[in-house]
Amino acid sequence: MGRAPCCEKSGLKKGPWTPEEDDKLVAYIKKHGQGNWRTLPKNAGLARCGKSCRLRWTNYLRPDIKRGRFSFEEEETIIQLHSILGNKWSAIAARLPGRTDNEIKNYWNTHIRKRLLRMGIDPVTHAPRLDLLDLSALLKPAAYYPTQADLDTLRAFEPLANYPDLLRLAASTLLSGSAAIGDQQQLLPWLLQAQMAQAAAMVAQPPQQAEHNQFMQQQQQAAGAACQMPDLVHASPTTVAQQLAAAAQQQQHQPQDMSAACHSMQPPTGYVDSQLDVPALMQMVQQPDASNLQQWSSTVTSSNNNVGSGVSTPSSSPIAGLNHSTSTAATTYGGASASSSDAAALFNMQLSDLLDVSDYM
DNA sequence: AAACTTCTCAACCGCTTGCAT
DNA sequence: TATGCAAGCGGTTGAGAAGTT
Repeated sequence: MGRAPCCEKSGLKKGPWTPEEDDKLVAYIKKHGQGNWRTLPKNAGLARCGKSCRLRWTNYLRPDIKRGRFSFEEEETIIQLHSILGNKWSAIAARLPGRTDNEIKNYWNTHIRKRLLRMGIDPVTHAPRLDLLDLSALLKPAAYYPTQADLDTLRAFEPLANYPDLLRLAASTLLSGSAAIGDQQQLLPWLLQAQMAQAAAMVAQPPQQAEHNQFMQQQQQAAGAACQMPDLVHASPTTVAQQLAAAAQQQQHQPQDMSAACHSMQPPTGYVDSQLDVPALMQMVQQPDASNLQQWSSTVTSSNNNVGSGVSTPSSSPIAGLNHSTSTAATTYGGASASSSDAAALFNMQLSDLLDVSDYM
């Protein structure tokens, strides 16, 4: 493998492209196709190196490039893919029709990365930043050598995978920092496992999808086959942050004034942002009978009016693959049980927190 | 209004990969 | 197998825009 020759030659122009240069490049490629990039500039009458022409075409002039703001689904997809692929921008771009790797990379560095940091999420590991939690507690020996009790706790959360809305709330609760430290410790490992299962399902997709809709459909099918895991772990806090920021702008607030924006928003399209009572949830999932969870989730699902894509109904999506490492072991749920009437108390519905995602579509 | 700071993103740089010889 | 070249990739830069003081 030899070193690529430097394409810089005297007389070759660098820097921003002029409209005239763009026209020449587009006209030539429309007529002759892309062909050999090294010879293209000369044939097209451009004083540019082939590399510069290729970059200009692939990142800017290509007719199938989608320009403008990234949609909520696109942003969500980027975050999820980045959590498993890392900075493989071209691989991520292959799953986002119309978007270039350069554009995704820029968007990540200028928007998503900063937002994740503000939300307390490490943009590299996609895990909640440990420096924001109680390190001494998280790093206890049991975190490395889990006891049987720890494993039982994790297994107790498996039923949650059937209930996307509960998962969303759990993630939101954890990442917003509203949960107590003890609750965070219990939610964190389960959410990370859920994230890994979902990301694995996405990576299993064929990298070349002609149609975005087809990709999204297959993504949902694969995710369903794995564990019916929704797009929640990252989506929820990000979405909430976006919505609050937009609402803040609409209300002429400073963007940082999130709480004020939140409470001043008008109820729009039926999205119910709920608060999760983690201890009560812990108690609930320890029941052998998941009927209370179903009742819960159906309540939230119907109220949420199908926010976001890929949220499936619990009854049609039995858990299949979450926690493969533990699913073969006999799962026992012990401990206290809660009556169905407790379910209503688990959510503190706040109509003032109603959010509209249409701004991001 | 001006000066300064921060943000955005197109474009570049240099390295890696894949293929032909 | 070694070499040369083209293309692709990810990190970085810097000019202009936007925001702040």
